[in-house]
Amino acid sequence: MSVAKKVTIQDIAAKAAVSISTVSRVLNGRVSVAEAKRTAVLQAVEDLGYRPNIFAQSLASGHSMTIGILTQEIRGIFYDELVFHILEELRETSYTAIIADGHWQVEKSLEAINTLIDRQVDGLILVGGSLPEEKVIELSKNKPLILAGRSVSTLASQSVYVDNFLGGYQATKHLIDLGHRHIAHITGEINQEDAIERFNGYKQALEDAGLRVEEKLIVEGHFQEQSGLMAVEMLLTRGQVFTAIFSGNDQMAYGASLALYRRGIRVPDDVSLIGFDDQTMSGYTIPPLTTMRQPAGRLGRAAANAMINLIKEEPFETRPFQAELIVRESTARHR
Amino acid sequence: MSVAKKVTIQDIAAKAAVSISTVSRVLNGRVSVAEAKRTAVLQAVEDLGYRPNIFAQSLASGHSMTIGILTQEIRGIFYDELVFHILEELRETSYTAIIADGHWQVEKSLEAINTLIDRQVDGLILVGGSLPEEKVIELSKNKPLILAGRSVSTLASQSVYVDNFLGGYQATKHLIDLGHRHIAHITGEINQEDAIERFNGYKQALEDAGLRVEEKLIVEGHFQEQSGLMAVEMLLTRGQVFTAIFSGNDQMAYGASLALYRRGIRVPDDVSLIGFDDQTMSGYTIPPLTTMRQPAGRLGRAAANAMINLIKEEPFETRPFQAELIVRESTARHR
DNA sequence: CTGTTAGCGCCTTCAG
DNA sequence: CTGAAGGCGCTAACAG
Repeated sequence: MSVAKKVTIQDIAAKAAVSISTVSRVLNGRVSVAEAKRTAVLQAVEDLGYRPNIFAQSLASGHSMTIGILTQEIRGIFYDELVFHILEELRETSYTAIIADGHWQVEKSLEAINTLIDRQVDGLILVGGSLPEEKVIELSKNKPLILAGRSVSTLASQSVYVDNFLGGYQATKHLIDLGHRHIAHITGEINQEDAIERFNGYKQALEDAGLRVEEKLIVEGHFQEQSGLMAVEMLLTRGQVFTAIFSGNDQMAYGASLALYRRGIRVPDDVSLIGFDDQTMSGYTIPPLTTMRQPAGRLGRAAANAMINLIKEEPFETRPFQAELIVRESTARHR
Repeated sequence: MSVAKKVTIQDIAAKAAVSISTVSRVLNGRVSVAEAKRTAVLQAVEDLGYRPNIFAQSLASGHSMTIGILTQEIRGIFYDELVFHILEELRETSYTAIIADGHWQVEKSLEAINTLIDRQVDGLILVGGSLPEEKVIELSKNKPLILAGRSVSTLASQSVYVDNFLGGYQATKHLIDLGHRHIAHITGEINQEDAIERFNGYKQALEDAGLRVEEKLIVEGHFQEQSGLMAVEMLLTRGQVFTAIFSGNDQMAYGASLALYRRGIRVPDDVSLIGFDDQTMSGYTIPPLTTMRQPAGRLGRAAANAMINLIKEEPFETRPFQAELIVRESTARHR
């Protein structure tokens, strides 16, 4: 397996008739170099098709120009979008990303983080995830760390996330405004802050509207389709009465929708349904799903930029983003 | 931002009272070392919490233990699954992956490949994608290269993919067997081999059944929801008559389904619908979608293993996988 | 089996 | 502004 002959900084130093340090200088552009030499070097680089060896650079300089991203599911759900946008934003910089998948498991996440650290990443972006807070805090002491789609109160300044409480509140309020009085809620993985926040928003909205929080209408899910389906099954089997469902995320809403369909319950004619995240698919479900859109693009970009600033030790600020209500056919006025 | 103090091979050499080369030896385990020294080294490694510097290793050894993956959409569609499984399989090895996203664009793909190569990847896995064949062949001359979810005839031995012709054939045949005689087809991006193959399979199945290929029932899509929706809109607007649709992939089927729904056409009562890929979501659409399942797990694992073998220059073989028909409620006998 | 000695390719003082 | 020289941390011959 032949590999393209390696052109090194020496080769171009020779060709440009300068020393390798001069080459290094023009390449890194920190220090000024005589115009003549500069162009000569650039020319040589061009001619020989020189590409720096990142490993050598890193070894010598101490930083890898790589940032590690730990996500929880390369496939599916909202985090994809987020990661995608982080990558897009990073593309504008000289940093490259390495992605690792924690697969929703603490153990695997830790393992993944270790491989990222072994890769000498200059910084770490944790996308969502369920790593215990202490661990996160500990990590943040050794590496520049940004949390995306998750917040840890003591690391608020390094968290890029959407206000889930407000989102849950608004989703629920939307249903209330439509005249619903018995609104079920399928929570997300209940040990995750965002799931809890959405849940709290739901409760607050009910209270503010003078409605009772009916424990029987609350079912715990785990953010995936199947749990949404099961949740509705459970509600129906128990004979609960409700005219609307606020699902902790879109994926569970899909499952919920199917469960309703199988029971012959129509959406939104019989039951209104609202999700959270606005995944691409949500505009194409039958009927299209009303949901709270997370600004994945802005979140991703913000996370990437925060990371860069952190590394450069330049000041920056983050503030919670807001989810936006996207009304589609799955919700309707209660009759 | 303090970084954990770096423990180097020297430190442990000192602590274990051996030379650094001995340390290197026990760590790499190629050569045998006196048991006493071996344990001493291991102990020191443990005590000091030593972690090798991968960059130094790579610089010295010449290989990065990294394999690059070029995919076409971190989010969405079938490739996710594939990438996910490649990563899982790689986890078993000492290789780590770097993912880059070509975003369906040749230019971005090339750019992405360059950054991967700059990262000194030991091998490249191209997942799907639309890079021109010449370019792929050229690349394969400089780096171990595996094509996943795509095949290039001259690189057949390095391609891991599903037999799309057969899959298209079977999907269509399923509809024919159900009694359908006028079967529409929404193609995928028509400059991609898999889309073409599925299309060819469709035509062949019709011919074998003695049915005519009706050009008017064939609409070009581009693998995403919206194009499926548009395709059906177009067919309906043109007043075409059909009782079934074979969609080039699941995503377009989702869009198609919505278009039918909006026109008040029921699936499968009025029109049967079959997709391709069996994305997770397909089991949860309304109604659940019949589709051809690509064995993402096996494909991913096969790709990863092929890559490893290629790098080690060990013999290996690949053969096309087969898609499996998954029958769900979206298809039914034509009445 | 094991220590010594070169580098790997590049950055970064340190003297000019 | 610029060349020389010393590493960065580790692997890989090369002599023992």
